[in-house]
Amino acid sequence: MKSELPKQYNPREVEDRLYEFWTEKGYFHAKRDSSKQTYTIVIPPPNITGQLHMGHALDNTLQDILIRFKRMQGFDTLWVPGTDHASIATEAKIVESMKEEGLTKEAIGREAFLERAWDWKKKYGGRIIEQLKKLGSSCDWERERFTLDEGCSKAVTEAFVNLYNKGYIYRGERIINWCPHCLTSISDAEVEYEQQDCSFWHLRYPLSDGNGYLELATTRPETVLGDTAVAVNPNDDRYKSLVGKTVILPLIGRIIPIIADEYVEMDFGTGVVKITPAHDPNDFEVGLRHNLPIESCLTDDARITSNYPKYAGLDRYEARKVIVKDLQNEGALVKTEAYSHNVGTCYRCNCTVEPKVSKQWFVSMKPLAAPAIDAVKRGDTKFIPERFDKIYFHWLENIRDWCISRQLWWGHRIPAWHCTECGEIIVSKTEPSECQKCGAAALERDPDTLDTWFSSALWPFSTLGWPEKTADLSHYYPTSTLVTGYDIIPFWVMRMMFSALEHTGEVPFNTVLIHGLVRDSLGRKMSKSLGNGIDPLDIIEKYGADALRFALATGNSPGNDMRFSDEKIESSRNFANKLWNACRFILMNLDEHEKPPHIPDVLALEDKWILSRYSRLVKGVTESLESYEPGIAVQKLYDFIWDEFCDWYIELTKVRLGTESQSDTARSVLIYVMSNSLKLLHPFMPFITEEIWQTLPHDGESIMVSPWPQYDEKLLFPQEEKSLERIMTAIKAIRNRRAEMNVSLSKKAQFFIDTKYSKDFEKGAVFMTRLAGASRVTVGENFDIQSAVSVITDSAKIFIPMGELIDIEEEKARLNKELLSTEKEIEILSNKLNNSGFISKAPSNVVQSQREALEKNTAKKAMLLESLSNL
RNA sequence: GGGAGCAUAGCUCAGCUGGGAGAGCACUUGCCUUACAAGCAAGGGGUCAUAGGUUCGAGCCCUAUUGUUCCCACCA
Repeated sequence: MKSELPKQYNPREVEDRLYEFWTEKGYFHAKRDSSKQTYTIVIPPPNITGQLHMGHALDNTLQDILIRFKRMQGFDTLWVPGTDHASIATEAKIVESMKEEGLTKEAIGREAFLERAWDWKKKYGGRIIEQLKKLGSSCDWERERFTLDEGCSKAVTEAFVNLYNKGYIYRGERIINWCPHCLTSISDAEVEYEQQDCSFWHLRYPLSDGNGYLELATTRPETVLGDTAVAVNPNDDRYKSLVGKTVILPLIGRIIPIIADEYVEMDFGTGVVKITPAHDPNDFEVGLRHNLPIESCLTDDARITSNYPKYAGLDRYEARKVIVKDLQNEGALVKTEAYSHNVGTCYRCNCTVEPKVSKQWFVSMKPLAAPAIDAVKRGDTKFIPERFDKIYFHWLENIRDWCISRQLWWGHRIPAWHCTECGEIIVSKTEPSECQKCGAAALERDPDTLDTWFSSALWPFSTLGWPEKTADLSHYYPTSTLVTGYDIIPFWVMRMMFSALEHTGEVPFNTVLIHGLVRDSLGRKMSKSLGNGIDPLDIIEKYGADALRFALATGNSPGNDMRFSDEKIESSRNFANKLWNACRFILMNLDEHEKPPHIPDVLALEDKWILSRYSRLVKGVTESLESYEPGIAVQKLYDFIWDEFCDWYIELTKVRLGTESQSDTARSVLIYVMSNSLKLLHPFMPFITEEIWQTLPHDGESIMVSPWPQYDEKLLFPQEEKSLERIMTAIKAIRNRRAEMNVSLSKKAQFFIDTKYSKDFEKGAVFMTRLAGASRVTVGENFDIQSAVSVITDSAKIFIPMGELIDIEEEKARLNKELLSTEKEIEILSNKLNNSGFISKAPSNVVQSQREALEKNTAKKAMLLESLSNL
């Protein structure tokens, strides 16, 4: 068998072909095998509007690593894929596209709008799914779900009605966050705060009795129109006497009271606050306490209402300018200061949110939060890293009621009907025919839809068939691991937790693996506005999906952000290429009837060494993956494959591959270690490992369904590991000497190795020719050689006569230098070993290793002295 | 105001339960040694932020300090 493979691995040639092969074979499909333990992951459903970005790439790479690992370990694995209808984002897209046609939502009506939305979904909703496939994700595509499909919608209705019947869902008039751009309410979690520069306008409101003014400061002068009181602190001596009196609202002339409330900070501003219950959450609370009227002055799109004809229709910011000017003209403006404060913005459109009093549906969170807190405290669900439970607890312990109604059409419509006769509200899984209170048939369905996150909260069980008692649900639920970023904990993780506990009585998953953000090479968040986003599809196209996955897994520890750079992806690509070439080397040496991977009966020293190192790798990689440390696992694989297997073992086999008698053994071990290492690497680099594995002799039809390598103590050869390490140390020392003396490896020289110190070199001598540039190796004792370079390690003394190249003085100096450092080492070690505290308290294996180190250095010192005296 | 993370080689970061400071990239030197120049060999470079403490022993544990990033709260 001769290798005709190209020198460089070309991922584009193999990836799509292999993905198709896996799909056709049905390897991704979970078969509900009751003889196996289950391992289930539900995908964080990407938005149908979304395009694959680095965050998705990381999230899905991690999930695929886990699922492929568990699948090979013999679990009945299920990875449920799907997408999220993303109510606000999608609706915005549809509205945008209609705008081009000169149409509006209202103009075409709800039904026609939804038809367009579904068309859009059919056309673009599958885009991100195709992108996930490019990445190699081994999801069970036969179980693909959509938050707005029939089953998930049924689950939403069921959940809503359950919560309503228990009294956990209510409708009420409250102050909520309103996005004037998306024209809908949003929840507290959907508001992002950002520091913004602004002005602080000092205004004065005249007292009604004509005795002067009250001065106050505001960042929102346009809401003067909605003021229904001014407030001072009850303990503020400056204003105590004024409480109960009234002031005249500038511009409007309305008489409003001066009230006292603890909410006012005495030492901030002037200690006087204008109260606008309709447009500020704190003021709203104050208004409730003091029974103040709610005077709204802004429309849904944040313009001044028609109640104020002079300003009517002005946008809030234009109104601000005009009103400040009018206040100034009226003499009500005292001064303007520069200021900076936090402004709430919509997490979808980035527009400044407007607090607004409005009738909405809410979920009472207190009773639902408690069991969710307990479940994590009990350890039923564990966060990795653990510290993220703090974020989780903090949110749940300080939670306010969840506003779940949205003034949108794309989403799950609230299953509530209003009786137009008596006003009764009927919540029902099916459409009621008449009012249960007054019997009238005049029922209108509530126009609002539910927060997208309401359906996502049910995702781990709605995708498995809940509320039906399906076979999938009983078999695969609760799921095993949820993989997501820390930024999603309050939106999603928390809500899945309380929803699952409420509706299924169980936690939705046992482990939450948290990862960080993928940042650019300068550590900045990737964003559209900065234009610093890296498109994973470009990376796949250029370097291959394996290289991308490998780069994302390497050096990434749970919960921490990572930077993505060209160097990282290049070094991953180079690693893939290294594998490829190792495979080419093996193939070149195979004959046509090579047997599948097996361990031959008779093994050479270096075979035992690599098998032993390989077994430790199996143990290490398995343990790292089981403890959710893919970053550590991948590092171990990289080091083993590159350093130990390629740089050493392959080089060592070249000695035997040229010979007739021993090449069989070498080939078998090469195949065995290579193909099993490929298995360990498969979860990280699925494509190239499959491609190579298929090329090598193998059992079975695909690496992805082959059994995960088992750690086998019988393959541990600690003595041989040590022996070969001694040989390697000697080879490195010789190379080092050659480099120092500027004698290249191609310049062969005769070696005399003194075996007095270690018998290992009787076997190791053969490697010296190829790896250290020996022309001939003589092993023996007590050589009497004049004028030779001596290379000394802790177990070997090697003479290399190099005639004219040797400078006795330099040689002496070098040996003396080495002697000095050896003596220093001996001193440190003996101090340690003479310390009774160390001897009595340190574990015996540590003491032992220090003793061995001392022995080695002592031997080395003896050799050095001997060589020096010979010179 | 509350909470969390990070600070290790020039750069980016590992370092898993405390036991002789690591990788990639960059840099220097020498190699086309027929698997791989996307490579091979050798090398330089770190008072592990600072100050204390615990310990026979600290990059790792504890306390404080400094710098930095993030989350939450929101004093108009």
